[in-house]
Amino acid sequence: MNAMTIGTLAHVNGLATETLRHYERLGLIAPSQRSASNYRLYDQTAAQRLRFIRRAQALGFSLPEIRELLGLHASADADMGAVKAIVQQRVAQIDARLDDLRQLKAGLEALVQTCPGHGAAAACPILAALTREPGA
Amino acid sequence: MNAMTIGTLAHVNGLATETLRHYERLGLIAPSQRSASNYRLYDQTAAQRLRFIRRAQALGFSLPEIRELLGLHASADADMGAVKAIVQQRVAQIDARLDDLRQLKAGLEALVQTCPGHGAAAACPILAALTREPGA
DNA sequence: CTCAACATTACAGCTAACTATAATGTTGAG
DNA sequence: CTCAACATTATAGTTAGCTGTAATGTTGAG
Repeated sequence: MNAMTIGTLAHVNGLATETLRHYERLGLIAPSQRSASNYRLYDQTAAQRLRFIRRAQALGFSLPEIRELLGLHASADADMGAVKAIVQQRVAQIDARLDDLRQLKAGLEALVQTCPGHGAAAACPILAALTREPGA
Repeated sequence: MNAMTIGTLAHVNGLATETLRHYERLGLIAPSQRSASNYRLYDQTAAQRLRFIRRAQALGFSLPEIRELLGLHASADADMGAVKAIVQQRVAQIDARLDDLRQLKAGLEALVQTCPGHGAAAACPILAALTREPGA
């Protein structure tokens, strides 16, 4: 009954039509049918899918990961364990990245402490630390 | 005395020659002279610069930021304050990113908690949470 | 003097998620 | 029946930091 073209679906969801075609190329969403003139026609489940994609993106999932999640959602013989595993894997990635960033921050803060903040840049201890030879 | 070609400098520093040319295009490093046949010739200060670049990258600076730092290092009338400001700005960016990631992690962990980890994926509370309508 | 290993420039490709463009066809209100 | 606003496909550009390729020139050891 309420089939809409790509422009309508895009506008309603605050997306560009090209973004929807891009999602389709990546296997995230497909029109339920085509018009006689080959226009994409979407039903109301499309908006649900877009909401899913938007939220999963906000949680940091990549589009390929989202495709996987959507696939599990649709598959009759998929197990919840697979879903949970994907999410836990993301948590682990985030933990690793948090550790990275905390180390970077500590390194930078140590540098900042050494710098008086005025005087000739050529004499800056930060730049000196970046230049200094390892063994010396 | 010890001028070396790009291949030698690259090999000694564990880089590809193309990487060095790339750095040159970005204004990070330049050969001190050219041979009669237009080959790039580098002196020993090149290795210092590459060390600077490597360390600054490890601290999360982008190549344009590194170019800026190198410029301050070389400039006679630059002030340490400029250097310190760049580093503090990076710290602020990292803090913002840390906040982002902590929020993402919290969101994901909340989802993980709801999922028993076995049973049909179609019934997974994680997928349901991603699909559910906002107002409902 | 040959020839493999170097060097040169210019330009294309990689990931991620779009964004924009070109060239063309379709729809529907006035 | 016109014409602006839609749609189609295919292709290229954006960011960052390389990496790879092609077509060509140079060097130096045997």
